[in-house]
Amino acid sequence: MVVAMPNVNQRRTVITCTNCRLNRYCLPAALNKSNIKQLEAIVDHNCSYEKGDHLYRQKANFKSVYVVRSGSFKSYAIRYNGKGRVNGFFFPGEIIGMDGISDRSHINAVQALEHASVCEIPFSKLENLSLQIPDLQHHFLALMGKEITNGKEFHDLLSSYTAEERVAHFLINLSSRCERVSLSPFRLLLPMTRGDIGEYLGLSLETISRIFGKLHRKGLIAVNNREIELLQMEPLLKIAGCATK
Amino acid sequence: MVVAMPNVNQRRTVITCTNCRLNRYCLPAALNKSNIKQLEAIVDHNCSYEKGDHLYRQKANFKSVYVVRSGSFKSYAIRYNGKGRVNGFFFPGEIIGMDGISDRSHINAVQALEHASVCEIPFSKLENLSLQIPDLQHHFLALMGKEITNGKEFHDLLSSYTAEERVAHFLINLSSRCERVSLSPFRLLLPMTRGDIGEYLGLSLETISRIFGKLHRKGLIAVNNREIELLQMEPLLKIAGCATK
DNA sequence: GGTCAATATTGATTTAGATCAAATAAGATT
DNA sequence: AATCTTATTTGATCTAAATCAATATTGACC
Repeated sequence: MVVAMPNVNQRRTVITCTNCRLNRYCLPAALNKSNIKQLEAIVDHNCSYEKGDHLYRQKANFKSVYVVRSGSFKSYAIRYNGKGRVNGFFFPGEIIGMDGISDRSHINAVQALEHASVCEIPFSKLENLSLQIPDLQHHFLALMGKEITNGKEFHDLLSSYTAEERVAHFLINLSSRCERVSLSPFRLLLPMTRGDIGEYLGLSLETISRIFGKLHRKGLIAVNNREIELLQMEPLLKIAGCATK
Repeated sequence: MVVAMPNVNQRRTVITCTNCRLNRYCLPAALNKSNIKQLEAIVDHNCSYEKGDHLYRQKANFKSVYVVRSGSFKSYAIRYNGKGRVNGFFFPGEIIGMDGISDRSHINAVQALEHASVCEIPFSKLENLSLQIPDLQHHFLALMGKEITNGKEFHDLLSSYTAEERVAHFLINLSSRCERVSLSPFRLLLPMTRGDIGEYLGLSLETISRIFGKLHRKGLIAVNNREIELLQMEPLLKIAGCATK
């Protein structure tokens, strides 16, 4: 029975904001070293989930926000009338839980799409720290603002884009989120089902499948089950309604 | 030429947060009297607009958020590909401008739908004051959080509700916003066109008109051009997908 | 009050995408 | 490896809402 090795491993896997590979995209991005230490002190860096596990359920009390460290999640809600399903996907470096800030209760449930881990940030502690660190307050307001503008842009997508435009936009969006965390922006490994994508984009799962086929036939993407390769970005960006510059 | 009267009028019309009829719904809601004085000091209480005037244009620099004092506004954006139109309506007590917080540039334009007035709150001053008044920080975060959850709920609406459900939801939503500011929740005076509503709900203006007709024929509403009377709330709430309790 | 432009209604037709229905294919479980 | 379940693709049909088209109404402006 060897004792030394596990200890060494354990020491190696102590993740803090200071040494986290995502710290450039996360809350520490706006902070100096001493402030990051203060932030580290309130963060729980060690929560992991298996596929299908819930980070929280609908109507759960709001206590914390979470930053995805690895893996991915989907958020969904079942409304009073049974309507409404998947309404968000979350990848490394992204913040989960803002759906609970206003009412102190989560309007969505959030579920892991694969093995995943998060950092948990108790919200009241984050608020207190934000009073002391202006940069932190400023940055968190900006992150919430981004969530609001994303919502507005999604409003446009759902109210005026065709199925093909929505799917192209979805792929382009995923691509840029991959790039942000140093993954290939051209080879996407979708952690979600066609059904999830359909609910998210307001389309049926059959339509998602058909549009993938259509984009494939046009030579813009290669589809191999959950692996999607983006072959021609320019036309994709154009369909997605993104400026190509 | 009488000098006294205008002076008296002017004195009478000096509006501050302390005496504003909307202060229970606005930022002061969370503050004690001394804090409200501090807030007053950074707010410009005197901006008014005529129908069609822009509060700000798309891509304008972000400097302030605004609270509607009277009248109403719509927000809209024209995307790169010409898609996307009206994506929000704003009524008294509601905050405009959060679409500019993250990028320091407004993604939407905002236009008055009728004679309207707002209070302007310079955002950097609001941030500074939030550092000194924890209740203000907390409340503003809650307001931004509400904007986020509204966006998520709208995502569901656009991705899974039928035309009739969307229109019913729109009317119910408007009704509760009227009630909040002590207006009749049963008699709505729409400041926007059928076209605006259609863009907002992802439907054609003809469909809005037809659904109004359909709800009228069902006896749930009375329609007289821009004046809509809600006659039977229970069935409307049911169609809108709201819990009737 | 009359003219013009903007807004709203209503009807006829079209269509994008949903739904229904199999048939495969991929993963999980034993 | 065989079985079962879940996910995906593909085809046929249907339908909700868009689009096209024509009035009708309202409001703005001279």
